Amino acid sequence: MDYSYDADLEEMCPVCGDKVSGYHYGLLTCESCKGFFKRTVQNNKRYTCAESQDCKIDKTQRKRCPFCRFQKCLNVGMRLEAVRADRMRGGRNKFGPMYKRDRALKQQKKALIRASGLKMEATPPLLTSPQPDYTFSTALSVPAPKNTHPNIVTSVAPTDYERSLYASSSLSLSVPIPAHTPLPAQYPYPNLPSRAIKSEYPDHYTSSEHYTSASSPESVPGYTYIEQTRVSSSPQVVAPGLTVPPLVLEFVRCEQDELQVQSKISAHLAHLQQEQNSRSTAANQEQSSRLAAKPERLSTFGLMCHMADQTLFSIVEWARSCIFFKELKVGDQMKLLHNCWSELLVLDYVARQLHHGKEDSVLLITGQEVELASLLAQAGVTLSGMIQRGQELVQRLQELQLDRRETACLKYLILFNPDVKLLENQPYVESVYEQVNAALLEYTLCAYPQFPDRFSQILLRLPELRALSSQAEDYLCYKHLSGEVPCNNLLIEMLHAKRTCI
DNA sequence: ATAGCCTTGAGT
DNA sequence: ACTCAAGGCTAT
Repeated sequence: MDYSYDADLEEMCPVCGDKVSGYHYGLLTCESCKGFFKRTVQNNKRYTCAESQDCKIDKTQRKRCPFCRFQKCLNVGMRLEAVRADRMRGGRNKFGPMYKRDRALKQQKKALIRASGLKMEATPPLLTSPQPDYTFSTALSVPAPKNTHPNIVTSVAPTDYERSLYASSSLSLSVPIPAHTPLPAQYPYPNLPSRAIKSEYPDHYTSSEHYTSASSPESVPGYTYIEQTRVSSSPQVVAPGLTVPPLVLEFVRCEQDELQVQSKISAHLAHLQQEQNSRSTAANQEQSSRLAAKPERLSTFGLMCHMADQTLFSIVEWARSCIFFKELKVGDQMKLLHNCWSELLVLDYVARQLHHGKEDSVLLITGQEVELASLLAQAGVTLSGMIQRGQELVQRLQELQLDRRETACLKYLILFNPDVKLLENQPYVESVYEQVNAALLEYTLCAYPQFPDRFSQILLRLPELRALSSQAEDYLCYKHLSGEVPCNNLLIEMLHAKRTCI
């Protein structure tokens, strides 16, 4: 458990994770993605994805699928308008002031983090509440950042920062992009005009026909988002021979970038650990000898709680930004999340193990790999039972070869549980559930026609997942009552909310 | 085609 | 004069 504190997100390209070389086409990216974006737009390149348009892009694999790489460039907010039609060199463009503001805010934030870090070190060991407002209601009431590269390093609330970042010059980065489905049959970006009147593409380039709301001149990237019927699940061609319902594509598009979540949580835990270290060195002899009795166990369990807590934050962030959920009133959003938070946590864990694909070790959200044997050895009877139960679930899903799209659908099926009572907009939730259900059914039939009962096989795993999450809640409750769970914890708040509600 | 390094030039 | 994000060049 050794986190390097300077795992600086600011230094990471939001597309591939490589080292950033400066601002390029709207945001900080690496040199190679800058070049790739330029080549693609200048030469009007068209790519196709050999897989299913959801390839992971990182430094080592970025060359593999230009289609998905370009898609990601657009998703993180690279601007087509910043590529010059006339190829004019040098000089400045209209993004200059935005870059300047971005830099200023980053500095400000760094200072804030440093300040809070110092304050924590100065805080007497037993008096602590350095964390900002961690209540669930706050987490929900703050607007969700979407399609921005999260450069959040610690628990500092990201949202106002993110929002102010591009506030005046490019609303499109902070305003949720309308639900759309990329149109593979057409091209996700317009043809380049060959005239050379202006250095950049004119702002009105995007036809307002496609974009009715919020189309201040600078709010729209050169990319045309075609409004489609949001809730239709009619098939759409994505790759030769495979059709994917647009709803499913939308779900996949809304998935968070695993690498970014990983860095964010690693940084947060590093910060906590640093704080812990400074406390234990400050502690007096008597205390340190008391701690020495069982130091490893305490800190490991505590860390795991914080890890789960942070994961829960990212799950809430995901939910708030995803289609259907963000249309709900906050009250209903809270009811749904209170109901399913632990299931989503378990699914998140299970999905990570599926991706990890190793039977004798477990992959944490921080990217660390832990031997299953040592995990089981450290855990008590109850916990090891749950870990094994989790592994069995992983194995059954592994046998099914559950894919990323199906996983994404499951998240929605769990979130929009039609059994949740006392919702303001119950019919809506029920209808969403039905739509997701239909989309998943359609997808499994199209993608895996050789397994007609795949859909039901997948759904059959949900009761087990629910049972496991319920056991985990009980366990957490027990641990909490015996005072072993760190306080100021979203996990506990969720636990309370659920138990007092029902 | 990729990506590291080079040249350019408006804004400061 | 300096900065730094554009485009250009080129070995791999």
